[in-house]
Amino acid sequence: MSLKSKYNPTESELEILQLLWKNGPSTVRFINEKQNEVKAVGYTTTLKIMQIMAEKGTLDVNKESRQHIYTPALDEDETKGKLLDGFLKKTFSGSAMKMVMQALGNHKPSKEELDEIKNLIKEIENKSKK
Amino acid sequence: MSLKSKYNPTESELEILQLLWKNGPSTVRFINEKQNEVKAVGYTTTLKIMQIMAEKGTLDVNKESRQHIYTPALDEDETKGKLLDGFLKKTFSGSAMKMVMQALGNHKPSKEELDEIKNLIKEIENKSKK
DNA sequence: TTTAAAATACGAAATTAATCGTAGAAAAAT
DNA sequence: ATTTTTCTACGATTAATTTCGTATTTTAAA
Repeated sequence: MSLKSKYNPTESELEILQLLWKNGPSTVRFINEKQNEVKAVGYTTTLKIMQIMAEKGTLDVNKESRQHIYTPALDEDETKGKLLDGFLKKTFSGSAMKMVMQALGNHKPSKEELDEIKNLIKEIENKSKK
Repeated sequence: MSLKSKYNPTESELEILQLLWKNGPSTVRFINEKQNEVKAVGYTTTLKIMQIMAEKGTLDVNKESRQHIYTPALDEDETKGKLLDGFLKKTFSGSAMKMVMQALGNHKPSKEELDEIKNLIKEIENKSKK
């Protein structure tokens, strides 16, 4: 695992990645329609960005049929992890704890969510204890 | 508290805000020197950005003396909270839980940090129970 | 077969952010 | 008093991203 891997999906690249992770390999048309459920985005805009992402290697393209099918080339969890790290550095001086605090403080988690966290904590504790 | 307040400090604006929150009201010179402990940034670059921030209302300026003194106009916790929300939406579909999971999973918190979280959880539980 | 619809390719304009150079004013040093 | 240093003001440039128009190709419909 490289120490210096630079993932910088831009804002709209991330938007597209999210849709692909959620819906699986898709055409430009499909992604563009999804985007337009939220806000107006021209078809060629979506196309262009997806092409750029393919150039960068962020997406894989299958060009067998005319409607090219795009697949995210990046692992979802790994990518989100790196984005989180970056955000953490910029905003919380790298302290995950500070951020978790802020998140929990802000967000008033439900009982179920709290339980979920507690379970996770137990898991982590057990793992390190073993 | 408005529902639609738009905070978008850019990358370098956030960098400056962080320094101001940490060090208190400061001159451009001071902030620029702090930045240069980490990377080369021209003085006028820092100046320009801080002036823009002042225009936007992100910073307050005291111009009484020649060396203007800049103060963050935004509350640190509130701003970080909003940034977190934005990041959450973009990256974790708004789910604080997913993100906390990712953070805890990634980051392997120390025993002390875990305790800290557990305390916070207790606090939250008590608060909502009463 | 001709026309219409739906794709991609490509380039260029529009936006936004970041960087810096230069000028001029004010203060400090000599 | 003169020079040098230290500021701010301001504009211009660069760079990255986003957006979209137009041309061309391919497929589908009439």
